[in-house]
Amino acid sequence: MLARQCNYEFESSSLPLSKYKDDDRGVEGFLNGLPETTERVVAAREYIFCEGDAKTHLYEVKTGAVCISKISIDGSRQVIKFALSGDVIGLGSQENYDTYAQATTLTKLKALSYASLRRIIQEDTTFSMKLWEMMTEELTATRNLVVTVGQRSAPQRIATFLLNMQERNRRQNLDSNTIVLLMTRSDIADYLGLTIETVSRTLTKFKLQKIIDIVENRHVTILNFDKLEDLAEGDI
Amino acid sequence: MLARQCNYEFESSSLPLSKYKDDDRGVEGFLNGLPETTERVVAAREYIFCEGDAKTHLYEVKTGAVCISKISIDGSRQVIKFALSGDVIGLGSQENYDTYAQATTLTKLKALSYASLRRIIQEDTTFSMKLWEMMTEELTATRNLVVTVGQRSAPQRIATFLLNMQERNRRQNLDSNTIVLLMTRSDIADYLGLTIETVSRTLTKFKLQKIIDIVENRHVTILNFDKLEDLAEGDI
DNA sequence: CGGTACTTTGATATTCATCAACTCCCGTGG
DNA sequence: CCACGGGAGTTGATGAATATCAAAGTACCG
Repeated sequence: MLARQCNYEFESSSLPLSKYKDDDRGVEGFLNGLPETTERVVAAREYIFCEGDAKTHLYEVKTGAVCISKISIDGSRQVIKFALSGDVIGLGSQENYDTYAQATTLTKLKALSYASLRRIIQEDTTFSMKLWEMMTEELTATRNLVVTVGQRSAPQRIATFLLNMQERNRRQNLDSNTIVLLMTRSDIADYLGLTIETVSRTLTKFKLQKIIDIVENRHVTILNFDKLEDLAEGDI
Repeated sequence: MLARQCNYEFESSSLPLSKYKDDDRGVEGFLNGLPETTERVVAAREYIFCEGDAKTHLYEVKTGAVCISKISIDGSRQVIKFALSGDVIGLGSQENYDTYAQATTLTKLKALSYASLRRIIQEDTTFSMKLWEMMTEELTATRNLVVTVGQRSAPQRIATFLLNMQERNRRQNLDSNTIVLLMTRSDIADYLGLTIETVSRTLTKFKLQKIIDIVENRHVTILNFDKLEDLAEGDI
């Protein structure tokens, strides 16, 4: 595993670096190749859009993290998704946004106006197929969240969450065992249908069991991957 | 309210009945107007497809009910959706079904082959826009389920479920206050992330409070709509 | 009728939320 | 430079909600 990473590094270093800095992770970008996109930078905690707002843009996250959530009448919040680099937010055909989107940290976005989107769909079949695929991924992820929240215990949920974050890292950075949590405990709690106390307790329990290590609250290292998988699957 | 229902009945009785029997609810059908559809009838408990199966068809439910679910490694099941008359199942662009679809009662479906679907998308922009809208609705419904399961107490979940079922009835039959539950307590429990005992207890509690009436286990009448809404919103 | 699946009801156990106190970190301003 | 304050996170004690276990009741279908 480590040898493999070294190989990649070696190969890429023999090529112009600039070609791989941004492009490499941008190749898969949904909005790549579209000339009519703009850039938007939002500060930590700033809202990109709110539920009910007229839909103006579709966004692709370039750097940072965005918390997609819904808020009930009683004030309780459910986080639906953490949108990280490469993720697209604001899909869906409605006239208004049906969720909140809040940056959890300094975040850069690529934006495509909704008018452009509708036009492109009409013109470009390949793009609309891609849109269909994106919607499908979104739906699959949301369904998996339902399973996690509906059927699993607190430790199972946390373990599942950490493995998901690791999997995302793995697809993007290659450095998989260290997870940087770009969101607060409160965000995680609202995502998993738990309280911050339960999230905190469960994480420290994992730490005491040497399954993970936590430094500076936000940096998690997976020490025992197999155990974490067992936990996620409820084999314990 | 009751007078209004009588009015409707009166009006429709002065018109040829056949025109309103099946057509009326079929007008909005996603697959209407497509010549290449076939019909499929499945018995109660029969699976229409399983997770992992190669995707062959897209289905629209004509009569009956279909339980869409995912099953975890440990055997626990999460119901994602109850597909009733007018609902489309098997959306999504993947090569294989990612859920189970099981008829909870005798069910009739209209089927469109996946090959046809892909071809139609390429040809017909209107259709692919409609597909996008269907996916959006599906995503919205799933997100709402996450909120219900992640943030709400057992009574809130049951109340929300009953109101949703009523809302669906209202859109289709006009007879809104009586809900026929086409699924078992077990299906409801797996949908709401509860146990069958909790579902049963909560329903009988509502019955004792005169909020609903239950006859023959499957027929629920809403007696106090406002109270039920309050319960769903957690105002109690 | 008889058996099976479904449902209800009761007693108990467990998990997780709640309430409360405390620590840590960081930035601000005296 | 230090005191102050606030947000984030941790830890502990307690209680409530819901799962679990168990048993009886009911509807359904051959």
